[in-house]
Amino acid sequence: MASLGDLERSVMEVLWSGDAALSANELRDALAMRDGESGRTVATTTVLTVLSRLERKGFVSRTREHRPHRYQALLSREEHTAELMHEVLDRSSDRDAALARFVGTVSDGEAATLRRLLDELVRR
Amino acid sequence: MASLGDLERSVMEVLWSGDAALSANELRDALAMRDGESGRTVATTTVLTVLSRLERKGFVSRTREHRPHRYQALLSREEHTAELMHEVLDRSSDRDAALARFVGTVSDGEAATLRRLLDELVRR
DNA sequence: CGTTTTGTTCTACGCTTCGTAGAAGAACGT
DNA sequence: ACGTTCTTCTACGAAGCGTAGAACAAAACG
Repeated sequence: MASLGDLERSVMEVLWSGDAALSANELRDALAMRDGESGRTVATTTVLTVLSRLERKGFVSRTREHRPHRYQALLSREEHTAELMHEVLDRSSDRDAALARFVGTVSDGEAATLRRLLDELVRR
Repeated sequence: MASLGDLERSVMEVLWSGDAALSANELRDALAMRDGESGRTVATTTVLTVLSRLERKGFVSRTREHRPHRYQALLSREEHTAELMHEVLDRSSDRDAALARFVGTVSDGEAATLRRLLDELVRR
């Protein structure tokens, strides 16, 4: 999976944070909102450019039916994260060893979460 | 953590695949060996350049004591992988949901490995 | 319909990263 | 001191990304 630049990531964050498909202008506004005072507002064309790139990279899809095209994330944020974790793991030559390291460094709470998730897996 | 380019990654692979610290020339030879017929041999200075960059990025350290400086990975490959997995997870807003997705998509064998690892965690 | 407004694509530029390696400099053996 | 070996400095071209104007298309409106 290709990686994301800063603005690309911000756009994905916005798309991920609500399930509805958004237009370029809505995205621009959401970005401006999100960054509050701190960040400048970015031009709509800029948003459109990154949306095209995100589409080319397979991160978003768009509906061309009505005129303000509407854009939405192809994967949910969690799916995306899980995918990335697999990708990282796939690059390792010894997956089990890497998993061991990973498990060895999660917090207690997360270890418990993992246990619970694995139990649920078995149960169905 | 910064990301790695193709050659940078190859260099790290070599460093990870043996625990000894290597000189630039040994690395160049190992790379040439590894890529066999397929790939051209890269110049020693090229290796040195990427080693400097890897050092700046915190991936390798070098001993300057003796003349062919010797380079070694700062993290083991597994530590690196685990670190990346945490990094990916940290970018998610809902870690538990992301973990759930991840666990839901691992193979049966890996689920078993995870269970075993978590059991070992508890036991000590 | 022609015009104004709104939305999209095309093109482009500057910055940064990375592969690539020569030129120049430093250190070491003899 | 001299050549050899190693490292650093400098540089360049390609690609990725933030950035956005210019040009083009479509819709709204009078």
